[in-house]
Amino acid sequence: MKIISWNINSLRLRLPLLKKFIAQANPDIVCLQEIKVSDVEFPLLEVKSLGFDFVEFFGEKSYNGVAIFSKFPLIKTEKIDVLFYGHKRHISATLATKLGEVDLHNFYVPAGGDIPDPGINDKFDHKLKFIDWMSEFFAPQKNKKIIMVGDMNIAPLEHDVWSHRQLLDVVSHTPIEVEKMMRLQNTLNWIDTHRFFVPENEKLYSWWSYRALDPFKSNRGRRLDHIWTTPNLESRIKTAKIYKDFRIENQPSDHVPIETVFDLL
DNA sequence: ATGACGGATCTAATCCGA
Repeated sequence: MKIISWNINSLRLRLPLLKKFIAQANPDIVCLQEIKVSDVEFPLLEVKSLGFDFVEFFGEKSYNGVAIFSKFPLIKTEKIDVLFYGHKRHISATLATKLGEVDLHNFYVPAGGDIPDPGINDKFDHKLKFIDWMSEFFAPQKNKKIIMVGDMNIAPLEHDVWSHRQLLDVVSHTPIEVEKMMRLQNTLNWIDTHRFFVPENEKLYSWWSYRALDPFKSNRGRRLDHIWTTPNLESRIKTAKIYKDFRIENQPSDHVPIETVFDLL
């Protein structure tokens, strides 16, 4: 079962690139963030024509918004307004696999604004509270099989950013965020499926700023997108991949699709 | 050299991203 997570930064604008990606990667499940479209304007027919019979979305106008496209039935769908900010940042579904039920959660964690001080920056405060909420949410779910994907907007490891030293004060890599993300990881002993294959001393990115003229020349990337799984699925993790080339397509998202394949079918 | 960009919106200046 091939699962994709992609912050697509406008689903409607990126439909042609999504189509190209689907043709190349042939995923079973696609989890998107920042679809930036209200539910009434969601391009359902176009998405279904890409081969996904099961489509769930939780959108809003202009900002945020998440979706799950699947070739297999999505049961027990849930959409949570985390901490009641009115933002559409979570959607989940249960999959019926050969190992029984697997819960799939798709998150778009708040970016957090510029100033890494929750006392003066409400967006950073929101981000920290959001990660804490996730820890409280997952901590009681000890015996479940869970896959969690999304744009976490945190690059936790030294080599998840182009310069650990220069980014210590930059939102996405500050110690307080990383500490909260590690606490979340410890709640269920989540496995980071990309670092499962790539050693921690090797650079790994899923996002490059739009501001660089040539993103790969300066290569100031960050690994903000993640696919985690609970340890009871460890033996089912087959491969993990980052579609770096999609950063230099025409009209790219600033994030590229990331993929993990699980032996669940 | 973290902004030199890019997307959405009551089309033009503003909010937002990270």
